[in-house]
Amino acid sequence: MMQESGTETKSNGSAIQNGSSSGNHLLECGGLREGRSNGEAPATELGAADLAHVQQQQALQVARQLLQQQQQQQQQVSGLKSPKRNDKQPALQVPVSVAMMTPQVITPQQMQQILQQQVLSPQQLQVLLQQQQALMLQQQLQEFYKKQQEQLQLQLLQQQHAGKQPKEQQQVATQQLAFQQQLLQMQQLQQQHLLSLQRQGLLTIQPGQPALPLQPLAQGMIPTELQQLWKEVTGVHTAEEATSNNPSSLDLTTCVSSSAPAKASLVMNPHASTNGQLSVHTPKRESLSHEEHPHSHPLYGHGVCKWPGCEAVCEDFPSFLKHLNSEHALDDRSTAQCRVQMQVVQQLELQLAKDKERLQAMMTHLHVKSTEPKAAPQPLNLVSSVTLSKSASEASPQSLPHTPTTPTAPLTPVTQGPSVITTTSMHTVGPIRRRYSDKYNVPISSADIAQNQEFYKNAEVRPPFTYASLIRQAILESPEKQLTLNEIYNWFTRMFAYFRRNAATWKNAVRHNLSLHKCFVRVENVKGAVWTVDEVEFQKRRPQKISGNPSLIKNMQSSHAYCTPLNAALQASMAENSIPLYTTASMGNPSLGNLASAMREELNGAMEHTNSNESDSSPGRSPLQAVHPVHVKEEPLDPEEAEGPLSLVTTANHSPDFDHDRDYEDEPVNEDME
DNA sequence: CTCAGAGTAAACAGAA
DNA sequence: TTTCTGTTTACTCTGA
Repeated sequence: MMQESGTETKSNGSAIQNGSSSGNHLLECGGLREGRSNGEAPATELGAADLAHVQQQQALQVARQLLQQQQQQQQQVSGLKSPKRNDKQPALQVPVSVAMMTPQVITPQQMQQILQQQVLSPQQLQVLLQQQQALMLQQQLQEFYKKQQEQLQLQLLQQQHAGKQPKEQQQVATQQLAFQQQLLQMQQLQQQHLLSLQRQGLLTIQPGQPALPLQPLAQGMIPTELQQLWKEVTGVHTAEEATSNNPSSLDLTTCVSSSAPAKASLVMNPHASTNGQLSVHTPKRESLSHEEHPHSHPLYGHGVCKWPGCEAVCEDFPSFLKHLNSEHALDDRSTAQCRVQMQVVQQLELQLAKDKERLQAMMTHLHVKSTEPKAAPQPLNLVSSVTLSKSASEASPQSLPHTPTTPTAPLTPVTQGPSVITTTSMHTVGPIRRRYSDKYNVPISSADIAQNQEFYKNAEVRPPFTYASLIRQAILESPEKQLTLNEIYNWFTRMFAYFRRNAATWKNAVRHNLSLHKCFVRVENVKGAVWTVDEVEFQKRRPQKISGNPSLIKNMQSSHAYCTPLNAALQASMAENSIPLYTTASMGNPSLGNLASAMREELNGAMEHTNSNESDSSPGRSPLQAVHPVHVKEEPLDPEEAEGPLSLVTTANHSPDFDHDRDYEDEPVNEDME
C-alpha cells in the first residue's frame, strides 16, 4: 500500500497546491519546462545570441567588402585608382544570405511539433513565440542593415563619383540624413519593443552575451559608427559627416519598424516560410519599398495610428512617429498590448492551420472516392459540435500522428474555429470537469481511424469520463461482468494511454471510487475478490444532474430532427453530461465515438429511469454519436476495438442519423443495458 | 455563498 | 517484510 502512495506522493508532491489535474501534470509541465529551458529554448536563445553576433559581424564585413568592391568598380569605371586592391571576394554575398538564413528561428514545422506535443503551456508557447519573433526580427534587422549599407555604399560611390558636383552631393547627403534619422527613429522604437520583451523575460539574453536584439547589432557595428549615428540622431550633424564617417551607419530601422509588426505573422505562420528564409527576404523587399515610401508603416495608415486600440490621428508620418514614440513607448501598457496582439496572432495562426487541415482533408476527400455518405447526416448538432468534430475528423490524416507516447496535439482550444465553442467552453467539460482543460486539446485523429478508442489508446489524453464511469465500463465489458482490481487496472492501461502513466495516482483513485460508490460491489470469489456493478445504484447517482442545462437540451432537440427517438430523458442526460460541449469543445476530437459508449453508460442510467422500453434507441450511444458524426466510418472496426467496451455502441440505431453506427451494431451491445 | 460531485492525496488496516 | 487491496478521511476544484 505504501508503495503506491509513496510513489504517488513523491511524484505528486506539489500537485495539491494548484489543484491541477494531477501531480503528473505538474511533473509534465515541469519536465516540459525543463525540456524547454534546457532544450529547445536554450539552444535557441544561446544560438541566437551567438549567431546573431556572428551574423552581424559577417554582415558588416560583407557590407564593407561590398563597398570596397563597388568602390573599385566605380573607380575603375571612372578611371580612378583604387587605393587598395582588395579583391578577395566577389562572392561575398553568398555568405551573407547564408548567414541570414541561419535557422535559429524555430521553423514552422518545429513550432507545430511543439504545439502538437502539448509540451508547453500556452504561456510558454507565447513566450517561445515571442522569442522567436525577436530572433526573426533580429535577423531581419541584420538583413536590412546590410541592405541599407549596400545602398549607402552605392550612394556614397555616386557621391564620390560626382564629387565635382556639390549640388548633387548635397542633395544626396540631405536625403540620406533625413532617411537615416527616420530610420534611427524607428530603430529606437524597435529597441523599445525589444527591450520590453526583454523586460518581460520574453526575450532571453544570455548573461555573458551582449544584449540580444539591438545591442548586439549595435555592437556588431563599429562603436564609433554607432556613436556617430546617435550623434546624428540627437545632435545636428552635417550630412557629409554622417555619410563620410559612417558608411555603415545607415540603418536598420526602416525595415525593422516595418517588418517588426509583420514579423509576428511571419513567424507565426508556419506556411509563411519554411526556414525563415522567406521572412528574411520579405522584409528586404519591404525595406526597399519603405525607402521609397517611407510613410508606409504597419502601424500607420490613412493618417491614423493603427496601434491596437489607439487610432490616434496623425497628420503625417513624422507626427505618427512622434506619436508612436510618445504614446506607445516602452511601458506596461504597450507591453500588455503587445502581448495581446501576439496572442491574437497566435490564435489566428492556429486557426489558419486548422482551416488548412480542414481544406486539405476536404480536398483529399473529394479526390479520393467519397464513399462516405455518412459524413453528410450530421445528426445531432449539439452545440455546434458538428463543425468542430467534422473538421477535426476530416483533418488530414497526416496532420496529426497517433503517437502513443507523445502528448497529443496541444492546439489551444481557442482555435476551435468559428464555432460557438470558445476557450471557456473547454472548461465545461463533462464528468471529469476540472483541471483537464489543457489536456482536452484537439487531437485530430485521422479520418480513417475515427475511433475514439484507438485515439485514447494511443494518445495520452485524459478521457473525459469519471472514474466511476470507466470502472463501470470496464466491469460491464468483461464477460462475466466482474473484474478484480488488477483487471480493472489493466483495462485502464489497455484502453487509455493516459493511464499508462501516473499509475499511483489513478489507481488510488480507482480504489477510492470502488470503495466510495455503492454501485460497485465487492464480491468474494474463489480466486479472491471481484468487483461488480450495481446498476441500480449506479443509476441512482445520475438523475440528480439531469435537471440542468435546458439550453443544451433545446439545442439538441432542435438540431436533430431525425433523432426523434431520443427521449427527453436522454437528451437531458446528454445535456447533463455536457457531452456536446465536452466532446467538441474540450476534446475537439471527432473520434471519440467509441468512448462515447462509456459516456453512454452514464447516460443509460438516466435513460432507463425514464424510458425503460426505449432501450433500443440506445440512449447513451446516440448522444455520443451525435457528438461524433464523423465516426461514421465504414472502415471495419479495429480488432481491438471490437473487444473493447468502447466499441460497443449499443443497440439499435433506428434513427437515420445513426447510420454510421451500424458498424457497431454487431458489437457487443449492451452490457450496460442490463 | 453554499452545496454536491468529482479528483487527488494520504493514512491506515488487512490479506497475500 | 513487502506488496497489494480496500477503506476512510480530508482537501480542493468546479458547476449549479
